[in-house]
Amino acid sequence: MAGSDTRRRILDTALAAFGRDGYAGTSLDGLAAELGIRKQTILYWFPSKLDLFEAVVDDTAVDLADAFDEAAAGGLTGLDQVQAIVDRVFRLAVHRPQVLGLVREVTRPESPTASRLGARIRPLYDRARDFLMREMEAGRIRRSDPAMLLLSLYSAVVGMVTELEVQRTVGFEPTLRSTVMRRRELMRFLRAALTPEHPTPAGS
Amino acid sequence: MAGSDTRRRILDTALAAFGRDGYAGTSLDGLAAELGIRKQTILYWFPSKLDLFEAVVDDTAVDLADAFDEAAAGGLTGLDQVQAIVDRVFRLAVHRPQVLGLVREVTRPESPTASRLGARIRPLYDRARDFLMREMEAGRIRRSDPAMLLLSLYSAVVGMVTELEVQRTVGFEPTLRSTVMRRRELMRFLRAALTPEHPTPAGS
DNA sequence: GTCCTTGTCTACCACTTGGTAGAGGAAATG
DNA sequence: CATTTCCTCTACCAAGTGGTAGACAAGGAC
Repeated sequence: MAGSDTRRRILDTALAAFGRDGYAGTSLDGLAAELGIRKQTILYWFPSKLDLFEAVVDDTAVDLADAFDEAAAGGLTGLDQVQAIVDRVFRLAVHRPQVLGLVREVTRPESPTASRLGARIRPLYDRARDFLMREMEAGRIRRSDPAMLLLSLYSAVVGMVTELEVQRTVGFEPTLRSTVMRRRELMRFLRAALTPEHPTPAGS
Repeated sequence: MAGSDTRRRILDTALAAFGRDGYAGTSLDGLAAELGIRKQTILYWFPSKLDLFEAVVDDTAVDLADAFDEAAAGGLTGLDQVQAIVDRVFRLAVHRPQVLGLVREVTRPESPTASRLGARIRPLYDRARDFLMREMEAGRIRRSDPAMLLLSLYSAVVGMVTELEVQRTVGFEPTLRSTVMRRRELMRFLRAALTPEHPTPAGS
């Protein structure tokens, strides 16, 4: 069972590579070199490049689901719950930026498995939508189309976190401090957008 | 000067291909086949694949700058100006979705020319930042860090427009009507986030 | 006419790609 | 001991990659 560790190492390194260089930009030879093994060892564990990619996607979907579960476990409501999730995603982005790189790659229309992560994430999406509808009903979040709102949130958060390079080209050197500021600014933005017209005072 | 038309055709088709499949995922042979010519004709007009890519990026940067110029020419202020720009970007996205595909590709950290479009767009960025600061000063937009705010706006708009596939995997079939709704929802989101605390009533 | 420029082509090259076939070592199993 | 299972390897392959060299045709200049 020593080889099972090899499998794990391949998955981790592949996640980073796919997230960084995309599916087409990643070669099995390069990946193997990075791992200090031969390409054929990769093909022993995963019968083809596509199989490897799908395994990485599935693996990542589980991580994402766990992160959301964790953030949702507190039983918070309204903006506090939103804040908790944003915090969690930011933490994930700081500790394992490859994950969001993969999300970015996999949501490309021409991604080899565009629908795969989508299907995996569908339950999360439904839960989030139900949550938003409930909170709107309760008057804790500004009323609007929950599906659209969710897309706005997704875009704002993932966009904000993923497009670090835009920040860099524009002259920001992303430090830890600037990352914290970013999160704070994003939350201000979200709070302003989500606070209902007749505000129910929420924590903080 | 008949061949100059070939150059144009190559640029257009390459824009679509790079935006759709990424740099690594696009092959000169495939591109040539799509155009009904030989790869060597492409290499006659652009000495290498990278040169072609950079030409496409430069070309696109000009289009983007024009679009923003056009939206800014009306001399509007506050949220009306923001709305005008969002409208313009959406129009661009509907008519030439490849452009945003390329933006997405080029803002990837490992893009072969990550800094190139950045440099081209820098002036636009500076102008936008000045605009926001002016409007905050005048009390027509909620006060916050303009650089951060701009990133939020960029993320929300481009994210919203580009990640059509997310919409699709989530069960939305993007029709013309849903696109209009999307824009309207995004504007509601932005208005809510940008309206100052002591609102100065703006048009519409 | 000849010459030169422009543009597209055929032919080819070295290298990389994902993938197959199968040798062989190590360790558990009988 | 022999056998089988698990794992990583060497050797190889057909197809595709970006790129070079140069033939060739069309047209304008002289």
